[in-house]
Amino acid sequence: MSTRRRYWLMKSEPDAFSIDDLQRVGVEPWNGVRNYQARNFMRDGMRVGDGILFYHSNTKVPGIVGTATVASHAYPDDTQFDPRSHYHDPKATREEPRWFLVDVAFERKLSRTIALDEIKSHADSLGDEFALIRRGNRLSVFPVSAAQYKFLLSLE
DNA sequence: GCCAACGTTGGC
DNA sequence: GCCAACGTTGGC
Repeated sequence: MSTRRRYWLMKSEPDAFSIDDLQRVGVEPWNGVRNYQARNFMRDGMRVGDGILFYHSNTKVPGIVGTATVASHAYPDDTQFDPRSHYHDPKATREEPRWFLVDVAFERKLSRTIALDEIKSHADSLGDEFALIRRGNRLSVFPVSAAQYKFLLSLE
């Protein structure tokens, strides 16, 4: 098995959970993902120590604001079992959980936001297939190549 | 707040 | 298995 570190981008709405929130708590279970593709990336692709670009979405200046690391293997997202949770899924059971998450650990805040606008202006370096700048970009968790990771942070 | 894009649901 | 209706995401 390859031990090479993988890289990911994870979106969060700062009103709900920001990079400052992550800095404060240190480690956070990434609950509430209810998209199968995003779940699969967390459940099947992520390994402890992988690098994460932390992205603020649905905000005035969307963009990459920090880095984090994958801090656990995937395990069931508890909020799916909780009828009072906004993320409750009546079709999920403890025997057959539907939604998984990983713990995410704060690494650092960037000295400035690498804005989506700016990222778009580097489409030639990142490739048209880069999920952030592809049309109808809605996935909240997706893989980033080592080269893309390095390039994006070099913009800081 | 608008709305395009797109995933999910459920009737048939 | 099709597809219309509906809900959500997220940039603007």
